[in-house]
Amino acid sequence: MMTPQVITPQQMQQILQQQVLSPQQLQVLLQQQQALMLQQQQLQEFYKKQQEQLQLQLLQQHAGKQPKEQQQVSTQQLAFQQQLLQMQQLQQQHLLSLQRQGLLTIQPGQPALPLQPLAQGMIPTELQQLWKEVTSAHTTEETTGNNHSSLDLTTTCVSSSAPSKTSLIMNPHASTNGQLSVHTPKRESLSHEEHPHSHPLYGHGVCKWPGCEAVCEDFQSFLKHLNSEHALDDRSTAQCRVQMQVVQQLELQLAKDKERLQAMMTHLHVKSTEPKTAPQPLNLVSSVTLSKSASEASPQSLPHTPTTPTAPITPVTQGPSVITTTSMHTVGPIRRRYSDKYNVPISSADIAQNQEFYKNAEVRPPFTYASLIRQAILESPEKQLTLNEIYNWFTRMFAYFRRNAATWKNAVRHNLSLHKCFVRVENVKGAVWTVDEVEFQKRRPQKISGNPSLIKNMQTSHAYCTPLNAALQASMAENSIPLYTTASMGNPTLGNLASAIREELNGAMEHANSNESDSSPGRSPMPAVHPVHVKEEPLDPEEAEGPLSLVTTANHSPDFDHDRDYEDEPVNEDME
DNA sequence: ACCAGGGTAAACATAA
DNA sequence: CTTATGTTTACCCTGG
Repeated sequence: MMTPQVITPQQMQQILQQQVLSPQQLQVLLQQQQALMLQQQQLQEFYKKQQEQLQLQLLQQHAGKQPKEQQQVSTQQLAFQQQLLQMQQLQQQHLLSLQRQGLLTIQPGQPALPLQPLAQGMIPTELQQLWKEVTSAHTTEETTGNNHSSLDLTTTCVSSSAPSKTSLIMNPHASTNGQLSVHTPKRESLSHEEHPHSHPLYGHGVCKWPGCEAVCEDFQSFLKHLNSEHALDDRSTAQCRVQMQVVQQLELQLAKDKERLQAMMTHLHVKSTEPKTAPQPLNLVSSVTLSKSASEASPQSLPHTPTTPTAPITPVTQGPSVITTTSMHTVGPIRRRYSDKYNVPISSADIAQNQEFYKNAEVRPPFTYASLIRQAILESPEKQLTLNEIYNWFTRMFAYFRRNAATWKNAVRHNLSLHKCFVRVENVKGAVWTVDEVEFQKRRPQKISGNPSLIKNMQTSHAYCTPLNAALQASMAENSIPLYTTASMGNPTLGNLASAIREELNGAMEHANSNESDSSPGRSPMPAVHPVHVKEEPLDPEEAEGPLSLVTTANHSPDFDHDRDYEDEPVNEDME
């Protein structure tokens, strides 16, 4: 990968000549490079090495040695040069911003030379204060908005709500234009020098001045060293500025990561967090995606919940890239199987939370349409719903179903028609759908039957549910046993929870040892109406009592009783 | 490889 | 005619 080739001193000089730098400044520049390199991911090992060698050569040059390397300019070298220039630009940018803030005065005619002006423009006291501020500036956390000069002291002082370790150094009046005002020594006394033990430039017996690392026995010697080696001079001030840039970079990075986190949380937890900054599309490198569900989920423009402006706007149809997080594996395509390997302990506390979760987060509920439809119907007072009411229930209970109406509604209808367990009943007011519980239990007997251990396993592991993977769960305090059903129950105990789960899992029980079948408290057999279409195989009298317990009550949370209609059609709230 | 269950899409019918 | 509601078929995917 890396070639031993290096930039020859001449080349180096070439590069740097643009800036007419003194060797001293050169050194500083190199340090700047170093600092910035740490920030920028693109600059990795390769550049580092290059830089080291550069430095070496530089030293050699100063020592009067003649370079022996050939003068070949490799592509890498070019790249490096570019990088160098880039960094210089960066630096100048920052200087400009500083200048704008009045922190620096740079003479107009003078090319924005990074090094000299600072000393010229600032008086020593200011510099020291500046330095102190910079070195303790890590407390400035809220630097989101502006990319540039997020570090400038003015903003720091004025806008930062975060308590700064050092008191404000600049007085408010001195901020926007003009020079820093000189402050009283008193203020200064608040600085770290008064607290030797916490001096940020001293630690582990070493001077932590950037690029120094001189060993100092004790604090006294450190102070001495500090005063002698890092006195106020061009070099120090330049280094100071480098450090400022470092901090700035870090803050930028922090801001970005914060943004990312915000977007993630917003995406996953719609309402709990506030999407303040309008983020760029997350670019989480991810392995898996919501793929199918995601892509199909948003056909044209992207109907995200209004509350989630953060969501990536890119046409989801394109692809996976965006909505993904590394942790979303288990959410997976909609067609996933639920019988997976989740292993979540059941906690009744989860349930309500889960309901809330699905109400607010656009996470696909890990249930089949059939289960959901049934649930909707059973939750209703009459155990019957019109198609539209079913729709409403879906949108009410699951944020996920507030978009792509065409798709999932079709699926609902499809399921209603397809499954024998759903019975259409002609009512006075039209048709309603009911659930033939027996039929429902009959389906998906699969192979669980006869294997109690398996059943039990499912009970506990409750594979069926958890849509979020462990990581996600960990990160958000919601463990999910999405038993939204229980929310409607008066008092979800683990007992009936288990039965609920069992049922949700599938009615396999009946085939196995149906002894478990919990008596359903109050499920009325069937509305006193006659089914119109009985999809062959009407009732199986054999077992009229299944584990039907789940839904006992009719009314869910009061706040939802009104049939709120979520407009299904994607309102282009966010499009690009 | 096969099969079953589930999701999605779409064609079609019918009633409002 | 349009829309909502149903029905049906086809295809795909996943997991057993």
